[in-house]
Amino acid sequence: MSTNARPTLQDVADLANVSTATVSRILNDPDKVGQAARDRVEHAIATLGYTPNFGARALATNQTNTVGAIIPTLSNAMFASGIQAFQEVLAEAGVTLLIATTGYDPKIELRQIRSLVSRGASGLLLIGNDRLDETRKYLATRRTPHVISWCFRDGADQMFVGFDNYAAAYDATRRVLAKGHKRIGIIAGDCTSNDRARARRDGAMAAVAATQDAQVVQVIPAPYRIDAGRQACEEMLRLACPPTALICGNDVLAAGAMIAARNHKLKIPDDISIVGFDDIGLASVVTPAMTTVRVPQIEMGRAAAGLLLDAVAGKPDLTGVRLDTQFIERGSLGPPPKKG
Amino acid sequence: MSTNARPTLQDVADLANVSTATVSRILNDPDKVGQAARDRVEHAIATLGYTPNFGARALATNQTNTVGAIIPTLSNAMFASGIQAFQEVLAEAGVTLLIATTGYDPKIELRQIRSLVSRGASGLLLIGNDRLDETRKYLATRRTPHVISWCFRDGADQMFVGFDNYAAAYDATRRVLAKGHKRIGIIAGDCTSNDRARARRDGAMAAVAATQDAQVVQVIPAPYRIDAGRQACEEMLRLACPPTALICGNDVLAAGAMIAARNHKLKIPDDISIVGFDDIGLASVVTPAMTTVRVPQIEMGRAAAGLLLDAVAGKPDLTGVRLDTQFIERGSLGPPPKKG
DNA sequence: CTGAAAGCGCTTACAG
DNA sequence: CTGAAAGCGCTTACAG
Repeated sequence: MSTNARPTLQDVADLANVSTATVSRILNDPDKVGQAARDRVEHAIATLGYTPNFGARALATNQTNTVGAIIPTLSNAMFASGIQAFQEVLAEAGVTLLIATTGYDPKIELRQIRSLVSRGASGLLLIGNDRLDETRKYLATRRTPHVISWCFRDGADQMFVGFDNYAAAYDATRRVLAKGHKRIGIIAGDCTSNDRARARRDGAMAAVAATQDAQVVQVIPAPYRIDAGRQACEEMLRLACPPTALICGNDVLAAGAMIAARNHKLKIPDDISIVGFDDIGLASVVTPAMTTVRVPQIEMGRAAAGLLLDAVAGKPDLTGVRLDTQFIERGSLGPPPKKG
Repeated sequence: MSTNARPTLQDVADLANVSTATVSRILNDPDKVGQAARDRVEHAIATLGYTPNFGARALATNQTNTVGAIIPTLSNAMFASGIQAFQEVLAEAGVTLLIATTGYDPKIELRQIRSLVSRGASGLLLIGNDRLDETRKYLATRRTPHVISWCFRDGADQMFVGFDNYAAAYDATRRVLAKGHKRIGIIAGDCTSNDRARARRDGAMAAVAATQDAQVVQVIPAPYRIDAGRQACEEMLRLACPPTALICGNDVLAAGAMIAARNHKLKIPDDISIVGFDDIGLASVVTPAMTTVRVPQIEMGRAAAGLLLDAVAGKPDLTGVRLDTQFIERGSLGPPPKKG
């Protein structure tokens, strides 16, 4: 009769007829122990299906070798490859990654931060710079090393590894304007608690405002879902004088817009141009392929991991890393239709 | 000068001039404590940025309230909404979800299982039924409750919450054949350590084999990446007598195939039909929209969570849950071209 | 090479 | 309502 409780070091020690100290040594530094004992212990471990209790070990050693990443969502590929790269660098350093999501809710972000810290995260990857004051205070008083990614700010007392959403959107919009578009529609992301979405929207608006003759016909905020993009586009198309180009907060929104345009028998880009942001896999699969802004996800993930590892090791680098985005022109962008 | 170490219960107690027992009570059952002490303690917690040590608490209470999910990848939306639903049900029950990925590698799966168990997971969600004997043995000897999802098997001594990949692929292929296709190409997923991919491939092959006159022109395995799908399709199109319909292991592969077909100036579905599997967001965004098999991700996630929670609570339900898939016919499927 | 024992941060009967 | 103390599963000087 075996009990239902998880086997402990003590169980292993009993079965192998050694002390817990010996079992522990075998787990952590096998060479310190004689061959005979080692064999018995390894056998005992296998027959019991023993796995060390991480919490107990962390308690005894005062080290966890884990960091956390807290991201808005797993639902689109917006963060997947960045997190993947982040994780790979950590793994090389023997550090485990814990992932949690917020659903873009700052309150949940704080809860998740607490949860990961409580589980031993000695450093955190956070997305964007919009968060509760309470969260900032918490991070500050605990001095929890954290790097903020997917955005960038200069000279702050924070570590940023990201890119300039505003500048990227500004640049993309200028290129759209350079094609001759005069009436621009903006399908922004949901800007509540989302500085990246806001910066993209504002960058696009500023680029239009900087021209003599072009104008923003309408700005519609929409959550990052295909269907929301489709609806927003339909709303645009109902206007008496609809835009000839749509700047979208991300590729998912742009993909939705493309569906709506197609439903309205509009040819892309002959009748309407559509531009996304992120360059996730979807962007090159749609027809025509989507013009978008490539976000340096992998470089961000790698750089963030490096910085965070340093910070956890006590050598914080407050300079941060600013990466470049790249405008990717594909078939969904063209000049405006001749007869406006 | 504050130390760099994390604040502990003791620190809070000292600052508030109470015992650790009182602080602990305030954390877990505030009503048991007087108002005055409570105020002081809450203030101390805030000024120290105290967060309980999960491991220490788990050690003392012998309960973790956490389960783990170990999935192949976060990189496409294949699992995202299922896991999301899974998490939501857990959250309602006050249970935390830990997520880890395997990259489709059974060795990594075992490592991740160990890692999550060591971190307190008292139950696990696993994907598919292909795993190391060592993993099965480990799970069995520890009696770790686990539900296996994204596939289904009857009458096993395991808990399955999933669907029949073979039957779904068989059915989808029959519908393709019913359009009159005689030459079928199969772009399968990578079947190494992937029973779902294998079942889908085999189901498709069996459906063709059950006919008098249709045949499988070629079967090409490819990892679940757009580019791999594109390449596989190109290989198909180089055949002297290429298939008129492509059955793909998932939507990502099918999306890649659509790109290749388009590059070859083939009209979909007039020149070639393409069918995917999963019905992720991508499927309805491509042009033409993709015919595919809808996987009941959300129901799976919810049902799996329910079963797992029961099992962890000591009432395992070995009957399992078999869910239905749904064939979604969209524009990418049509009859074969007249002149074969 | 091996073991006895203290201590990591928490919770919880047990007293008062 | 509150505290002293034992104990959860580990690791690691310290002895031998």
